[in-house]
Amino acid sequence: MIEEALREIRRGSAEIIDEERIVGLLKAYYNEGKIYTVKAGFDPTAPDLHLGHTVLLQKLATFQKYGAHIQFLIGDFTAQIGDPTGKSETRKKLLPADIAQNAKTYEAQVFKILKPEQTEVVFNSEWINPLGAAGMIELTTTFNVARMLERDDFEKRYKSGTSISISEFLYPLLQGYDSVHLRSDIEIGGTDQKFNLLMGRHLQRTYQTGKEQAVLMMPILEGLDGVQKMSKSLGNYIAVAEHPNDMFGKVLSISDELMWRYYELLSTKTLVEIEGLREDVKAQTLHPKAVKEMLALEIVARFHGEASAAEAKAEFERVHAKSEIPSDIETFECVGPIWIAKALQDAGLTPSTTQGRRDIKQGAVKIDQQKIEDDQMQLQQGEYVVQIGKRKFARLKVHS
RNA sequence: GGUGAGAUACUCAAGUGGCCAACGAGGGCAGACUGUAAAUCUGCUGAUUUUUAUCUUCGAAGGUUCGAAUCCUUCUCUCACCA
Repeated sequence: MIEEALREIRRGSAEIIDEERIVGLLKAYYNEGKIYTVKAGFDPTAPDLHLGHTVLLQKLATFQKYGAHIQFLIGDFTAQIGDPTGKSETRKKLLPADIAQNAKTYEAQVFKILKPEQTEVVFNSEWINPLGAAGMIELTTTFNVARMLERDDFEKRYKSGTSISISEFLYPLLQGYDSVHLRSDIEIGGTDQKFNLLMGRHLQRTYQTGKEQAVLMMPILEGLDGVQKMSKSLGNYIAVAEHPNDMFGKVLSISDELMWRYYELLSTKTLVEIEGLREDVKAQTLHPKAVKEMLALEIVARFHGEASAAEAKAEFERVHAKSEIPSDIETFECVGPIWIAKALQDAGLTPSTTQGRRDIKQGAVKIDQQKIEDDQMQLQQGEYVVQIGKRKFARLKVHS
């Protein structure tokens, strides 16, 4: 049992520090029923979560399966400082109102993955505020600037003369202090959090809490392109709040190779089950597309429920396998007769008429399923379904 | 503060008076092939119904010239070395 737990806990992780401690905690749980705590902190800086963020949540869910009590920490205090991790410049401060709003969004999403009865949501302003100036200063005495500057990002900025705010030094210290206060047994985070996570160990030792948390780091999830990390700014993400149909389509559009990565990091299937799938695909008794569909179904169902997932799948098949028209597409009205390229632009399918004409020349534009070739075509009054490529649709109502 | 180098389209990066809306690569879009996959191949990738044309764009503003991304002046910013 402990073996199995350990394998699932290790699954997908980038690095584990003090694994013996985790083994010890599991033993205590299985032999004496002793509960242990796993902490994970989230910065309520981004208002919308994407699948990359859920990698950690998924790992927490695994821990819950093996008895852990989760300390889901919302860094409402630390968000005011801004995590310097990976940043080449000082982050701008967030307004308290935004932080509160984002924190709410977080809470709403997490219980789609975590069991509420084994989860405690905590806000670090709760104990950091009472710390006061004296407590804060005491905290700063536990570490020194030289070691702080060992951090790659700080070092780079220091050398290049970019500004480092003193408040940024406090960030790792405060994150570490969270572990002291919460008396966490384990903390998990992204690989980019290593410095901050180790700070928790350091401070727990310094404050003589009798604990020294084990640390588990998860890799950063690749985005849809399979190369760069999933992020909103790169546009290669799947947001958890996304429409089921889009979500389903996006999962299906990833490469076969990336699919296994997503299985490893996002699926609740066990390693044994996944290995089974992999072998079936290898033996060609199972089509990779079917496996991808299962993954898409699982992910959509997690955030939108089974029914929506099934619907998304049906819709997907209708539109793509049979190349029919999606059930709900946007309608645009205009006055005709209207030049086709202009209509495409007005409907928002192309950014310019020039682009529209290019698309027509390449045979990408269809009206009512009929490919059109004449880029001078005028649309008379009536109702049409226009389409560019496989994904862009619009319904056009042309009035006289 | 001193000296030197640089700023080109979404990104990287050629171009050093006309052949430049600007080589090439990446990205993106589309077509073929498919499983809306990947890989591969092909086309497109500033705008405008004057489309072998016109207009806007090569850090900013001026200037030289029949003609400038390319030459000159000033300014702004970035980088490297020195102090």
